[in-house]
Amino acid sequence: MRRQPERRVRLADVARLAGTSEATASRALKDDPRIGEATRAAVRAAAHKLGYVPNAAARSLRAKRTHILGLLLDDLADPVHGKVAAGFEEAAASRGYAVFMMTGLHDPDREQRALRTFLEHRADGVVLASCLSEPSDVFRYVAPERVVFVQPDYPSLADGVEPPDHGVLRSDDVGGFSAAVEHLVERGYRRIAYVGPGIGASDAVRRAAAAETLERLGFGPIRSIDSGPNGWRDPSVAAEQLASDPPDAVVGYDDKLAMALLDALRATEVDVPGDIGFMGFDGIPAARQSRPRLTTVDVPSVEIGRRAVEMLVESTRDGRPRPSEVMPVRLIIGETTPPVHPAARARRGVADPLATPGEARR
Amino acid sequence: MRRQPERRVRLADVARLAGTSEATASRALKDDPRIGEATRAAVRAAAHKLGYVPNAAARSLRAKRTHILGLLLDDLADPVHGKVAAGFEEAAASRGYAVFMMTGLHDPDREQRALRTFLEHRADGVVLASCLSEPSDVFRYVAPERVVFVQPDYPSLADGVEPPDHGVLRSDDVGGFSAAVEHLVERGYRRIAYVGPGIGASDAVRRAAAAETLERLGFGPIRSIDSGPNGWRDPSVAAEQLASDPPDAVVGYDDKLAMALLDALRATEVDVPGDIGFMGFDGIPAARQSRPRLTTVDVPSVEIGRRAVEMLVESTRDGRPRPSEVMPVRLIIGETTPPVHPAARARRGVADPLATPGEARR
DNA sequence: AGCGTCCGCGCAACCGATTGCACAAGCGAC
DNA sequence: GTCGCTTGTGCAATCGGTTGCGCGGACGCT
Repeated sequence: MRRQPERRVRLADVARLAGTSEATASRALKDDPRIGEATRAAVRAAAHKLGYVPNAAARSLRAKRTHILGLLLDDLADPVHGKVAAGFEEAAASRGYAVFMMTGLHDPDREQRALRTFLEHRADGVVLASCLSEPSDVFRYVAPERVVFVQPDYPSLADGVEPPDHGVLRSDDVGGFSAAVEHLVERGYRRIAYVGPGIGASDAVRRAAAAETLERLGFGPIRSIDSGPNGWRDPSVAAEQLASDPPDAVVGYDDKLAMALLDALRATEVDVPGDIGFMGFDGIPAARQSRPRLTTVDVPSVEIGRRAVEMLVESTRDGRPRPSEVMPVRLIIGETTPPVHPAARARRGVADPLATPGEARR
Repeated sequence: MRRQPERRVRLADVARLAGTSEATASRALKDDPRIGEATRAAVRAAAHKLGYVPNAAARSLRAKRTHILGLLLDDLADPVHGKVAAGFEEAAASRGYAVFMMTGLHDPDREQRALRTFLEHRADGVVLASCLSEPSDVFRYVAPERVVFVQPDYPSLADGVEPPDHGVLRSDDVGGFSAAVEHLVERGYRRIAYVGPGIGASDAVRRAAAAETLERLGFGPIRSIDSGPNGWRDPSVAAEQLASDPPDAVVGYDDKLAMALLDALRATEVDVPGDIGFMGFDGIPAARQSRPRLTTVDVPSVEIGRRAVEMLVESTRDGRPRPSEVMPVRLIIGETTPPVHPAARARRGVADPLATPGEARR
């Protein structure tokens, strides 16, 4: 077998062996129709024989296109982000794009560095998932049609500033939390608590959606509990609040937090779902595998990753950003939200203002 | 705020604004000591004012170093791979490397394409995780010091061909499965079954390690059950075998398979851990969160990802591949392997050839 | 035979940064 | 005033492909 060549094979080497000019060799390898069949074959043979591998840096230097996409996300070890990454990579690879993946870990500095790396490598497009960077800052360095924000979480969102109507891709959190609360109410839960980190735009949106829905159904106001920014690692404070004064049901910011809370509650007297109904959000595998199976709202993360690539590729093609999109979510009924028996409801001493069955489930 | 420039800012633009030559500007930006303080400041100011972002392609074309690493793994959505990826990215980023991540999905063609992509972009180093590609094939295109194999799974491994003694990084599967079987025996389990996909080098290694250990402890031969190549998705066949003729305990190929089996067994009469003890391998979060908590062997996946970067960076520095390494694993005792009461053991009608307490646990 | 076409191919400029080498200016020593 | 040295800069080649433009020859038509 051929040995590792001492010096990288260049196009010039291929051309020499094939007996053509570099220009012709270059065209032959990319199936330019102007090149004759015989020549093309000769070049191909030479390239194969020499083990020629074109140099992407040289190519893109001239071509002004790199076929590189950048994906910035929080944490590759997180199941949700992992699914986004998987869908993204899959879609990108099938279109011939290579993907730089970098993690931001909720650190603005790291995000900046990652963005900088993408820019230095002249990525054709960049996806910012769960990022803290404001669009206005990002657009200072990158053309709008080259960016897609996935599940953006930058501060001004929480202040109610509308996200740009182009280049944003997110899940239907409002619809999802609405459906979650509707589901709980429909199943007979009344006093509902929302538990979230108490920080970040996503939390604000989800909390508001849950609150408004409960309000609309006539059982507001919602009880709102902060687990703190690292409630995922240490949910004990929130769990204690739940244990000392249990609501009928809890809807958690996401599955990870819900699972952590469930875990913490196991050390208490409180039984799930006996005493409290429980819901999460995201549809991570662990939610399906835990006992009891967590009722949750499935977010099509893989699909989101895929779609992000499509939006990016399309918008860089015609230089015009794609309209923002909202991905539909889906209620997944597990074992943590069984219907509450009327007797139990009565025992909890809550009057039921719903004369007729509640809103239709989505 | 400055608008997106129509035309990318080049070094020449910076030089012009700073009133120097490109050469001086280039050196000023990289803190070449030969450049005077005043000049350096002027260049810096100009670069900042213009929003200059150096072009990595141009740089690496000349410098013959890209500061890019390639990571090929099976599936980003898989928790184990996700952790490897996270550790890898983290370590790479902290050393100033950008990372191309591509998934192979157990498809040799995709692996080839990914490798090709890395080569075209002239990645400084490449990590192949769980790859099917034979080292001999890979070395045909890449210098050995630029490759690290992580948890290799290529076919010839299963045939007993020794992996190269350089550039391989893997977990101590032999030690891990040994420890697993020792743990089971120590806890009183005797008739032990190994369930694995029945395909792939890793499976062969793990199966053999479990079998040999049980043999050594005097309770062989091990019962070996194939769940098939897609036993993860459909573990029903293997689960039926377990249900119809339950062993004392099962040690699974990995946590994912063990969890799937547990799930399938819930539909049967068999109770875990009442009737069967159960072990997995990997230490994925879901194993910790499931009820009962799965006893498993923790593999330091994040650390493996990190270490892979270190090996790569070191070996590309001096051009000599690093010796292979084996990462230690750690037994994590959950709730699926409670000590078996002597009476129960007797009921199962198995004589205990162990006069004295078993081997020391690792 | 003369002329116009079309096909296949090569010349050379170019993409943007790095770097070996040379050169200019400043300054003290003789 | 010239030599020698240090310090700070610039010239131009280079990395490896891509591509606009032009040229030569084969072929068909009159």
